[in-house]
Amino acid sequence: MARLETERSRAVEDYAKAIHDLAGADGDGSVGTNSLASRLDVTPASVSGMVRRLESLGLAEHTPYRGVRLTGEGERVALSVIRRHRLLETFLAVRLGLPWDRVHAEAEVLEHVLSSELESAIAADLGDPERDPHGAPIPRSDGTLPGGQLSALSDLDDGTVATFVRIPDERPDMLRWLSEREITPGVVVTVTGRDPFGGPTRINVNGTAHSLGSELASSMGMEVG
Amino acid sequence: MARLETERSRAVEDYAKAIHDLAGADGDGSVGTNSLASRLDVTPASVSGMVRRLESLGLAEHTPYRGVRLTGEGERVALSVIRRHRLLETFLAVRLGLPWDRVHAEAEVLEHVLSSELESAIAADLGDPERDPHGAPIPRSDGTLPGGQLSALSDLDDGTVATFVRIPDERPDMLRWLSEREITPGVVVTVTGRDPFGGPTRINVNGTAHSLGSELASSMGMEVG
DNA sequence: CTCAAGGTTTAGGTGTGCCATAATTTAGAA
DNA sequence: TTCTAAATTATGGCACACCTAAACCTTGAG
Repeated sequence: MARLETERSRAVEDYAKAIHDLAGADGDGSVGTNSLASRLDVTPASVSGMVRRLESLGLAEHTPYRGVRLTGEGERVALSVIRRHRLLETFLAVRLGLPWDRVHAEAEVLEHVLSSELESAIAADLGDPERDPHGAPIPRSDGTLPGGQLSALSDLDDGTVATFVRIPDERPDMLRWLSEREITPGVVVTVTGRDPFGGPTRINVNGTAHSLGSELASSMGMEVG
Repeated sequence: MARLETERSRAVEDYAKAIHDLAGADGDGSVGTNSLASRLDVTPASVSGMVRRLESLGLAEHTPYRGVRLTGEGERVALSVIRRHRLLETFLAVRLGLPWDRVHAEAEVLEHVLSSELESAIAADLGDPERDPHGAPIPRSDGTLPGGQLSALSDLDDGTVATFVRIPDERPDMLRWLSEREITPGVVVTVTGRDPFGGPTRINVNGTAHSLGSELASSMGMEVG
């Protein structure tokens, strides 16, 4: 009678989120123990243990030596945590004016504590936003993701007009550099020229010309409309 | 080398808060194990254990068989938790429109997780309020309490005019009942009659007469001016 | 096809946090 | 002084989340 199912603890949610993220990077949804371990900064042995727990909760399926993948339920949990995280980030930045580099750490804690009532209240207060200030999509409560395919700015042809949507939130430096030049998610950009061989991409934003290095240009997610 | 001091956990904060509250009710600041136990809904034995922990953290002093009292540091912790709690209640009610009787439960969780940056941001956003929506005073960050002495409505003499300031936030039922009748913190009340032996208190609010049971009347904090 | 390298899993154990029951001690009133 | 209610210790349990060490698979180079 050893019902060991326990609860959806903080760590469980973090594991689900990590598996979801790493699975997105790979082709299929399978994640190795070691990648999880280094991502979460624990030993592979610990991951084995926790993964068994996720399995017993019905959140993941694990083929030994082959990897973990989230079940439908697990995916739902991961998306729900991500939703709370991004809603919180948006709320803290927009409504409370917290600096962007603080916001991530706060959200990392609060995401595990936020009740669904509060989640809805925050979403409603923000007008059910589709993206956080980095342009990252906020999963809807039904589990669907907003927005279509994005292209890297560096892949766009000369003359293309596109909307700047997203920059990875691991790169606050890029975000800062861009926002100093008033290039923020939402602005419309015209590609005015590209140099080959890793050269800069030239763009026009609100009548101002800019030249963006290849690393930056390939990190910028654009929506071509 | 068994440094057992550990950390300021959720339970530690809750104990500090409970001791503070119960100490306020008594004359001196000393609280018995049993009152704490029933307040926190644990056994007296568990209280003994936790109290030892508070002591080792320097938050309380304990004279066996005599009771616990908070140290200065313990008082500081309690007030800080209460400050976070009441700021959160205010924020949730005022900024997110959560119903009055909901905010207490939410705040009870969030108070243990709120960082001091977020606390300040919330306080600033609300304009450093002195009282929460229940009328309870919000401790300032320096540990002082705003506002003066309140009297229970049930203690006021017939004919007294007073401002309704406060209702305990553990009683959402009372709060709902009162707000349905538009008796909310801030309104001016005239005592029009009192029955002895636990009978009702009759009052007049904005020209409407009400009769309040003794339990309710003794929970309502009034400012006589 | 073999075998070592390296990823993966078990086994066993640590430390924290919080609480319970049962037995004992103490204070204070009769 | 005796007794009782309150408080305390002693002991133990359970959940969580890790770790190290050692055994264990799998794969791919040769």
